[in-house]
Amino acid sequence: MSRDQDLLDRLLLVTSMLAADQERFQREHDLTGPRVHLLWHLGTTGAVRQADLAAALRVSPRNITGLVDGLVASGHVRREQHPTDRRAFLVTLTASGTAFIAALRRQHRDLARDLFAELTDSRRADLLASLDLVAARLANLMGEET
Amino acid sequence: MSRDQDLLDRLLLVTSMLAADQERFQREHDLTGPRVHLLWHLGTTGAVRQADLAAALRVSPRNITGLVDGLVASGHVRREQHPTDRRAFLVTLTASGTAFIAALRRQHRDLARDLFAELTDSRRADLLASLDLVAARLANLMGEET
DNA sequence: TATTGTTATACTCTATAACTATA
DNA sequence: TATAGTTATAGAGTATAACAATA
Repeated sequence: MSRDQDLLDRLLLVTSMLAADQERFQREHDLTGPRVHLLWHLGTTGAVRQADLAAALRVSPRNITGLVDGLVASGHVRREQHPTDRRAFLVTLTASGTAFIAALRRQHRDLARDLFAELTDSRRADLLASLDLVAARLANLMGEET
Repeated sequence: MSRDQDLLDRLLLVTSMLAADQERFQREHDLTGPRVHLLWHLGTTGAVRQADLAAALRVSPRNITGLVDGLVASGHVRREQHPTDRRAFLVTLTASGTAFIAALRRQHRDLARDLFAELTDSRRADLLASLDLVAARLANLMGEET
Protein backbone atom coordinates (compact mmCIF):
# COMPACT_ATOMS: atom_id res chain seq x y z
CA MET A 1 0.00 0.00 0.00
CA SER A 2 1.48 3.35 -1.03
CA ARG A 3 -1.03 5.30 1.10
CA ASP A 4 1.45 5.20 3.94
CA GLN A 5 4.14 6.70 1.75
CA ASP A 6 1.82 9.49 0.66
CA LEU A 7 1.00 10.30 4.26
CA LEU A 8 4.64 10.39 5.29
CA ASP A 9 5.60 12.48 2.28
CA ARG A 10 2.83 14.96 3.07
CA LEU A 11 3.92 15.10 6.68
CA LEU A 12 7.52 15.74 5.65
CA LEU A 13 6.39 18.42 3.24
CA VAL A 14 4.53 20.23 6.02
CA THR A 15 7.59 19.77 8.22
CA SER A 16 9.92 21.41 5.72
CA MET A 17 7.48 24.25 5.10
CA LEU A 18 7.19 24.93 8.82
CA ALA A 19 10.99 24.98 9.01
CA ALA A 20 11.17 27.42 6.10
CA ASP A 21 8.61 29.70 7.74
CA GLN A 22 10.59 29.65 10.96
CA GLU A 23 13.79 30.48 9.10
CA ARG A 24 12.10 33.46 7.44
CA PHE A 25 11.06 34.77 10.85
CA GLN A 26 14.57 34.30 12.21
CA ARG A 27 16.15 36.11 9.28
CA GLU A 28 13.75 39.00 9.76
CA HIS A 29 14.97 39.32 13.33
CA ASP A 30 18.62 38.68 12.40
CA LEU A 31 18.82 35.59 14.60
CA THR A 32 19.74 31.94 14.08
CA GLY A 33 17.92 28.72 14.99
CA PRO A 34 20.07 27.77 17.99
CA ARG A 35 19.93 31.31 19.39
CA VAL A 36 16.15 31.42 19.06
CA HIS A 37 15.99 28.03 20.75
CA LEU A 38 17.98 29.40 23.67
CA LEU A 39 15.85 32.55 23.89
CA TRP A 40 12.67 30.48 23.76
CA HIS A 41 13.88 28.36 26.66
CA LEU A 42 14.85 31.46 28.59
CA GLY A 43 11.39 32.85 27.97
CA THR A 44 9.73 29.87 29.61
CA THR A 45 12.12 29.39 32.55
CA GLY A 46 13.44 32.83 33.41
CA ALA A 47 17.04 33.40 34.55
CA VAL A 48 19.11 30.21 34.17
CA ARG A 49 22.68 29.08 34.72
CA GLN A 50 24.63 28.22 31.59
CA ALA A 51 25.12 24.65 32.79
CA ASP A 52 21.33 24.27 32.98
CA LEU A 53 20.96 25.72 29.50
CA ALA A 54 23.47 23.16 28.23
CA ALA A 55 21.47 20.33 29.79
CA ALA A 56 18.12 21.69 28.56
CA LEU A 57 19.25 22.31 24.98
CA ARG A 58 21.31 19.10 24.96
CA VAL A 59 24.42 20.85 23.84
CA SER A 60 27.93 21.15 25.29
CA PRO A 61 28.68 23.86 27.90
CA ARG A 62 31.26 25.26 25.50
CA ASN A 63 28.57 25.73 22.91
CA ILE A 64 26.42 27.67 25.37
CA THR A 65 29.32 30.03 25.95
CA GLY A 66 29.33 30.82 22.23
CA LEU A 67 25.57 31.20 21.88
CA VAL A 68 25.36 33.47 24.93
CA ASP A 69 28.32 35.50 23.66
CA GLY A 70 26.42 36.11 20.43
CA LEU A 71 23.18 37.01 22.19
CA VAL A 72 25.02 39.38 24.54
CA ALA A 73 26.58 41.05 21.49
CA SER A 74 23.18 41.40 19.82
CA GLY A 75 21.69 42.76 23.05
CA HIS A 76 19.13 40.01 23.70
CA VAL A 77 20.55 38.64 26.95
CA ARG A 78 22.79 39.65 29.82
CA ARG A 79 25.10 37.66 32.12
CA GLU A 80 24.37 38.41 35.76
CA GLN A 81 26.15 37.30 38.90
CA HIS A 82 24.78 34.19 40.50
CA PRO A 83 23.55 35.13 43.99
CA THR A 84 25.31 32.29 45.81
CA ASP A 85 27.72 30.56 43.40
CA ARG A 86 30.56 32.78 42.30
CA ARG A 87 31.56 30.35 39.55
CA ALA A 88 28.25 30.64 37.73
CA PHE A 89 26.31 33.22 35.73
CA LEU A 90 22.61 33.72 35.46
CA VAL A 91 21.62 34.38 31.87
CA THR A 92 18.68 36.79 31.75
CA LEU A 93 16.65 38.41 29.01
CA THR A 94 17.13 42.10 28.27
CA ALA A 95 14.20 44.29 27.25
CA SER A 96 15.09 43.57 23.64
CA GLY A 97 15.19 39.84 24.32
CA THR A 98 11.83 39.99 26.07
CA ALA A 99 10.38 41.89 23.13
CA PHE A 100 11.65 39.22 20.76
CA ILE A 101 10.04 36.46 22.82
CA ALA A 102 6.75 38.34 22.69
CA ALA A 103 7.03 38.63 18.92
CA LEU A 104 7.86 34.95 18.64
CA ARG A 105 4.81 33.98 20.70
CA ARG A 106 2.63 36.27 18.65
CA GLN A 107 3.90 34.73 15.45
CA HIS A 108 3.33 31.27 16.86
CA ARG A 109 -0.24 32.12 17.82
CA ASP A 110 -1.00 33.76 14.49
CA LEU A 111 0.44 30.80 12.63
CA ALA A 112 -1.69 28.37 14.63
CA ARG A 113 -4.79 30.43 13.93
CA ASP A 114 -4.00 30.62 10.26
CA LEU A 115 -2.99 27.02 9.62
CA PHE A 116 -6.13 25.32 10.88
CA ALA A 117 -8.68 27.99 10.04
CA GLU A 118 -10.42 25.89 7.41
CA LEU A 119 -10.76 22.75 9.51
CA THR A 120 -14.08 21.91 11.11
CA ASP A 121 -14.15 21.11 14.81
CA SER A 122 -14.45 17.39 14.24
CA ARG A 123 -11.61 17.50 11.73
CA ARG A 124 -9.48 19.21 14.34
CA ALA A 125 -10.23 16.59 16.94
CA ASP A 126 -9.37 13.85 14.46
CA LEU A 127 -6.16 15.56 13.45
CA LEU A 128 -5.11 15.98 17.07
CA ALA A 129 -5.82 12.32 17.79
CA SER A 130 -3.95 11.15 14.69
CA LEU A 131 -0.94 13.29 15.52
CA ASP A 132 -0.94 11.87 19.03
CA LEU A 133 -0.90 8.35 17.65
CA VAL A 134 1.96 9.21 15.31
CA ALA A 135 3.89 10.83 18.15
CA ALA A 136 3.39 7.75 20.27
CA ARG A 137 4.73 5.48 17.53
CA LEU A 138 7.73 7.75 17.14
CA ALA A 139 8.35 7.77 20.88
CA ASN A 140 8.29 3.99 20.71
CA LEU A 141 10.84 3.94 17.92
CA MET A 142 13.18 6.33 19.71
CA GLY A 143 12.83 4.61 23.04
CA GLU A 144 13.96 1.27 21.65
CA GLU A 145 17.47 2.65 21.27
CA THR A 146 18.98 5.55 23.21
CA MET B 1 -9.43 29.15 21.36
CA SER B 2 -6.35 27.26 22.46
CA ARG B 3 -7.25 24.25 20.28
CA ASP B 4 -5.23 25.79 17.47
CA GLN B 5 -2.21 26.09 19.74
CA ASP B 6 -2.53 22.46 20.80
CA LEU B 7 -2.65 21.34 17.20
CA LEU B 8 0.39 23.37 16.23
CA ASP B 9 2.32 22.19 19.28
CA ARG B 10 1.52 18.59 18.46
CA LEU B 11 2.56 19.11 14.87
CA LEU B 12 5.84 20.66 15.96
CA LEU B 13 6.42 17.80 18.37
CA VAL B 14 5.98 15.28 15.57
CA THR B 15 8.27 17.42 13.43
CA SER B 16 11.06 17.40 15.99
CA MET B 17 10.69 13.68 16.57
CA LEU B 18 10.92 12.98 12.86
CA ALA B 19 14.07 15.10 12.75
CA ALA B 20 15.55 13.19 15.68
CA ASP B 21 14.81 9.88 13.98
CA GLN B 22 16.46 11.08 10.80
CA GLU B 23 19.52 12.21 12.74
CA ARG B 24 19.80 8.81 14.36
CA PHE B 25 19.78 7.17 10.93
CA GLN B 26 22.41 9.58 9.66
CA ARG B 27 24.67 8.96 12.63
CA GLU B 28 24.39 5.21 12.09
CA HIS B 29 25.67 5.71 8.55
CA ASP B 30 28.25 8.30 9.58
CA LEU B 31 26.70 10.98 7.38
CA THR B 32 25.32 14.48 7.93
CA GLY B 33 22.03 16.08 6.93
CA PRO B 34 23.32 18.15 4.02
CA ARG B 35 25.27 15.19 2.62
CA VAL B 36 22.23 12.94 2.83
CA HIS B 37 20.21 15.64 1.12
CA LEU B 38 22.70 15.72 -1.73
CA LEU B 39 22.75 11.92 -2.01
CA TRP B 40 18.97 11.77 -1.98
CA HIS B 41 18.83 14.25 -4.84
CA LEU B 42 21.46 12.29 -6.73
CA GLY B 43 19.39 9.15 -6.21
CA THR B 44 16.37 10.68 -7.92
CA THR B 45 18.14 12.49 -10.77
CA GLY B 46 21.23 10.43 -11.59
CA ALA B 47 24.52 12.07 -12.61
CA VAL B 48 24.39 15.85 -12.17
CA ARG B 49 26.68 18.85 -12.63
CA GLN B 50 27.70 20.63 -9.44
CA ALA B 51 26.06 23.83 -10.64
CA ASP B 52 22.77 21.97 -10.95
CA LEU B 53 23.19 20.54 -7.47
CA ALA B 54 23.73 24.05 -6.12
CA ALA B 55 20.51 25.23 -7.77
CA ALA B 56 18.52 22.19 -6.64
CA LEU B 57 19.68 22.27 -3.01
CA ARG B 58 19.58 26.07 -2.93
CA VAL B 59 23.10 26.50 -1.64
CA SER B 60 26.16 28.21 -3.07
CA PRO B 61 28.40 26.45 -5.64
CA ARG B 62 31.24 26.79 -3.15
CA ASN B 63 29.23 24.80 -0.65
CA ILE B 64 28.66 22.01 -3.16
CA THR B 65 32.41 21.76 -3.65
CA GLY B 66 32.76 21.06 0.08
CA LEU B 67 29.91 18.58 0.30
CA VAL B 68 31.11 16.64 -2.73
CA ASP B 69 34.67 16.66 -1.36
CA GLY B 70 33.37 15.02 1.80
CA LEU B 71 31.28 12.46 -0.07
CA VAL B 72 34.21 11.60 -2.34
CA ALA B 73 36.37 11.07 0.74
CA SER B 74 33.73 8.81 2.31
CA GLY B 75 33.38 6.90 -0.96
CA HIS B 76 29.72 7.69 -1.68
CA VAL B 77 30.19 9.68 -4.90
CA ARG B 78 32.69 10.18 -7.70
CA ARG B 79 33.51 13.16 -9.91
CA GLU B 80 33.45 12.17 -13.59
CA GLN B 81 34.36 14.15 -16.67
CA HIS B 82 31.49 15.94 -18.33
CA PRO B 83 31.13 14.52 -21.84
CA THR B 84 30.99 17.90 -23.60
CA ASP B 85 31.87 20.67 -21.12
CA ARG B 86 35.44 20.48 -19.92
CA ARG B 87 34.80 22.99 -17.13
CA ALA B 88 32.21 20.81 -15.44
CA PHE B 89 32.06 17.56 -13.51
CA LEU B 90 29.31 15.01 -13.34
CA VAL B 91 28.76 13.84 -9.78
CA THR B 92 27.72 10.19 -9.77
CA LEU B 93 26.92 7.64 -7.08
CA THR B 94 29.40 4.87 -6.32
CA ALA B 95 28.23 1.39 -5.38
CA SER B 96 28.45 2.43 -1.75
CA GLY B 97 26.40 5.58 -2.43
CA THR B 98 23.78 3.54 -4.27
CA ALA B 99 23.61 1.09 -1.37
CA PHE B 100 23.05 3.99 1.02
CA ILE B 101 20.20 5.35 -1.08
CA ALA B 102 18.60 1.92 -1.03
CA ALA B 103 18.91 1.77 2.76
CA LEU B 104 17.46 5.27 3.05
CA ARG B 105 14.44 4.32 0.92
CA ARG B 106 13.94 1.17 2.92
CA GLN B 107 14.02 3.11 6.17
CA HIS B 108 11.59 5.64 4.74
CA ARG B 109 9.19 2.90 3.71
CA ASP B 110 9.45 1.09 7.03
CA LEU B 111 8.88 4.31 8.92
CA ALA B 112 5.79 5.10 6.87
CA ARG B 113 4.43 1.62 7.50
CA ASP B 114 5.11 1.89 11.19
CA LEU B 115 3.84 5.41 11.83
CA PHE B 116 0.33 4.99 10.50
CA ALA B 117 -0.25 1.34 11.30
CA GLU B 118 -2.92 2.02 13.89
CA LEU B 119 -4.97 4.42 11.78
CA THR B 120 -8.14 3.21 10.11
CA ASP B 121 -8.57 3.85 6.40
CA SER B 122 -10.97 6.72 6.94
CA ARG B 123 -8.65 8.23 9.53
CA ARG B 124 -5.87 8.08 6.96
CA ALA B 125 -7.94 9.80 4.33
CA ASP B 126 -8.87 12.53 6.81
CA LEU B 127 -5.28 12.98 7.88
CA LEU B 128 -4.10 13.27 4.29
CA ALA B 129 -6.78 15.85 3.54
CA SER B 130 -5.99 17.86 6.66
CA LEU B 131 -2.28 17.86 5.91
CA ASP B 132 -3.03 19.04 2.39
CA LEU B 133 -5.05 21.94 3.75
CA VAL B 134 -2.27 22.87 6.15
CA ALA B 135 0.32 22.66 3.36
CA ALA B 136 -1.84 24.90 1.20
CA ARG B 137 -2.09 27.51 3.96
CA LEU B 138 1.67 27.38 4.42
CA ALA B 139 2.26 27.75 0.69
CA ASN B 140 0.03 30.79 0.84
CA LEU B 141 2.03 32.29 3.68
CA MET B 142 5.35 31.70 1.97
CA GLY B 143 4.14 32.95 -1.38
CA GLU B 144 3.09 36.29 0.05
CA GLU B 145 6.75 37.23 0.48
CA THR B 146 9.75 35.94 -1.49
C1' DT C 1 31.36 37.93 -22.04
C1' DA C 2 29.32 34.40 -19.28
C1' DT C 3 29.71 30.11 -16.80
C1' DT C 4 32.05 26.24 -13.92
C1' DG C 5 34.33 25.17 -10.18
C1' DT C 6 38.08 26.37 -6.97
C1' DT C 7 40.97 29.18 -3.72
C1' DA C 8 40.73 32.70 -0.13
C1' DT C 9 38.42 34.38 3.75
C1' DA C 10 35.05 34.58 7.35
C1' DC C 11 31.13 33.40 10.47
C1' DT C 12 28.08 30.06 13.06
C1' DC C 13 27.31 25.74 15.31
C1' DT C 14 29.19 21.82 17.07
C1' DA C 15 32.52 18.78 20.00
C1' DT C 16 36.41 17.28 23.22
C1' DA C 17 40.17 18.31 26.26
C1' DA C 18 42.80 21.15 29.27
C1' DC C 19 42.62 24.83 32.57
C1' DT C 20 41.00 28.40 36.26
C1' DA C 21 38.25 29.62 39.79
C1' DT C 22 35.29 28.18 42.97
C1' DA C 23 32.37 24.80 45.74
C1' DT D 1 37.24 16.09 44.58
C1' DA D 2 33.69 17.89 41.66
C1' DT D 3 31.51 21.66 39.19
C1' DA D 4 31.03 26.21 36.19
C1' DG D 5 32.62 28.34 32.59
C1' DT D 6 36.48 29.54 29.56
C1' DT D 7 40.54 28.97 26.36
C1' DA D 8 42.47 25.96 22.78
C1' DT D 9 41.71 23.29 18.93
C1' DA D 10 39.15 21.05 15.28
C1' DG D 11 35.61 20.02 11.83
C1' DA D 12 31.16 20.74 9.24
C1' DG D 13 28.10 23.90 6.90
C1' DT D 14 27.27 28.26 5.15
C1' DA D 15 28.33 32.74 2.44
C1' DT D 16 30.73 36.26 -0.73
C1' DA D 17 34.47 37.65 -3.68
C1' DA D 18 38.35 36.91 -6.66
C1' DC D 19 40.32 33.90 -10.04
C1' DA D 20 41.46 30.25 -13.69
C1' DA D 21 39.82 27.54 -17.33
C1' DT D 22 36.57 26.97 -20.66
C1' DA D 23 32.35 28.04 -23.35
